[in-house]
Amino acid sequence: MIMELRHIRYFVAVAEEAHITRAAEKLGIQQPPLSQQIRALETELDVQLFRRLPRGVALTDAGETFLEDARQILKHVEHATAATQRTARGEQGHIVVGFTSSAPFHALFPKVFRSFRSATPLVSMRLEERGTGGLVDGLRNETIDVAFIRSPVADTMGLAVHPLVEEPMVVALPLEHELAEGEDQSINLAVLAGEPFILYRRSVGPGLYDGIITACSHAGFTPEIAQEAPRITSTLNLVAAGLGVSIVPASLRRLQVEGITYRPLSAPSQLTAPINLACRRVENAVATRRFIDMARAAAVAVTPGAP
Amino acid sequence: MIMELRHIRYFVAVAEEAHITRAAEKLGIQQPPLSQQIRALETELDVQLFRRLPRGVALTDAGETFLEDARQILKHVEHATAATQRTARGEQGHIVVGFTSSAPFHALFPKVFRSFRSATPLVSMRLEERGTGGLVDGLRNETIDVAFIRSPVADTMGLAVHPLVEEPMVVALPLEHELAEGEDQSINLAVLAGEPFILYRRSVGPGLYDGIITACSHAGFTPEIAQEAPRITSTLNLVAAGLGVSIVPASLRRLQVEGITYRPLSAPSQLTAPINLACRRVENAVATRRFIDMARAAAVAVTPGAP
DNA sequence: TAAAAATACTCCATAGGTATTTTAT
DNA sequence: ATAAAATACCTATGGAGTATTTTTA
Repeated sequence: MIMELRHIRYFVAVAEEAHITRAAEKLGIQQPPLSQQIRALETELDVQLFRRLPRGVALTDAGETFLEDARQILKHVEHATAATQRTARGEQGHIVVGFTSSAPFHALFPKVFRSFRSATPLVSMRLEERGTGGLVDGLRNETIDVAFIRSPVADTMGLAVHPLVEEPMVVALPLEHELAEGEDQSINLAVLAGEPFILYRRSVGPGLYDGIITACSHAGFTPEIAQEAPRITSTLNLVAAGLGVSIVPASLRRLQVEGITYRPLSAPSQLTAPINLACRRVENAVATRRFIDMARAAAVAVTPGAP
Repeated sequence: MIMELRHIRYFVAVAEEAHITRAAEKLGIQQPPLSQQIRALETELDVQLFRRLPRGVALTDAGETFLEDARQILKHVEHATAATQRTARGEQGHIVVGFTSSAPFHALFPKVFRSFRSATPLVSMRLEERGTGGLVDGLRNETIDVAFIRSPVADTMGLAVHPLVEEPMVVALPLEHELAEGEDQSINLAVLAGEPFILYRRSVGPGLYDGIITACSHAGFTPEIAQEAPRITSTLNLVAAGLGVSIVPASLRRLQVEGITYRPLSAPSQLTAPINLACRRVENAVATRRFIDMARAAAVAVTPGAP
């Protein structure tokens, strides 16, 4: 014979009743088969678990030992069942969220995390900041589950990209710059021709970079790149230091860098920056799929003029 | 269906092979029944555990969760089996050893514990010092498993008493006592007639007490009890203080109390004190039975002139 | 398309039921 | 003497085997 959970369940019932007939009743079977199963268990273990008394049975010392473990095993089986079902429903698990350094300034970002955390408190999250290339690699080799990126499309095979929000880009100027006067009044991109540009390094954020270059060329000039900053925040610091101007997503204004003024771009050169959510095209983890759904829902909620 | 260990064992095998056919081979069954059991488990849990691929199967996220628990459950079953068998063999468990305050001075005492500890390191022991009445009660209500006592027989129903060793009793005299001269030379009990006696209180040690009274009456006198001490050690302290003489088991000399001299008793009044091991007549715990056996063996080994 | 899983069906081992005997105090 | 467990025997559920079809990327 080989031990089954049935033996353990039956054993616990008999131990609790100290009476095979009563235990059988409780289990919804007859006394003889229960006696047999208990005996089979004793034979399998090669241990006497009960002493047979004229009015029932009593656990032996070894039976007492087995009872402790038996109860735990049944509890463990229940736990395993519940945990597995929670995981299947996406209520439990772990999710690694990647993002480019410019993403977390957007109001969408905390919104998504807050709603996901409160909806699925048993899913632990890890945040990982990387360049676009690193994020794509992470998604591919399963070290990252979803990534907030600014590249318009992740052309890369096997990955899917969901557009979340689109925000205007604004010109960032040092306070002492001649264009700094008239804050918040829109200016035409063309007036920046000849200005030294500070840009977020292309290798870590090709989406933003290429968008700016393209828009400039549409406006009739090729920007003079004075400096490439390794992180979006350094870009603003360099602008504040007076080393040049930059064009950044409007949400970066949250950073509140001293010595900077922002001006929107006027109509003809409506430069915008997207925030997209990249993930694997085939995603098995329900928790991850739920995260994506909730991020898209939050994006709709955050978009002005959506139904 | 109801979950059985079979499902868990099969599941782990399939998860490890990532291949139902190979897992079936490893389990010594055919592929179709294994497929069926896995499907039955998935139905029971209402969770898909594997994704079916053209070359085998792959765990889903939920399957991954279940695998962790499944392995632990199987480990737990193995552990329960082993622990139960160890308990049945008396290799594991707990034992409460009671003793009267005069017992632990005998060489037998540490000998028993040392040999039992090294023979059954997984059996934990607790020592409990009580008076004879407390020990008997403890044995009865199962708070004590075995007890070293000095009463010759535990007449009490349901208990068994195994004689272990018998040791001579010696007269304890204050150094300034007139009989203190001639240490280690035997004296006749009769010479103590009229001396004030310090005795270990009868209620906590009736065996010793009654033995002394009886011996004195055989020697032709009734001892004058100057004081009853609550513990055997206090008896010696009172003797050292010069409040009287006493008769104690020879092993008490180990105590090395200042200001006391001991003299053996001469032949006609060979007063001895036993150390017995009391236990329940029906003892189910194998560990306890083993303790008793080892104590008896140690007693034989410690008895001079045994084969 | 090719390997592997799922289905359809059969068989038999054994869990469980019924009737009776044995055991333990 | 009596309640309860064990034994004997029967039934039938369902686990496992064989042959075949369906699924998946």
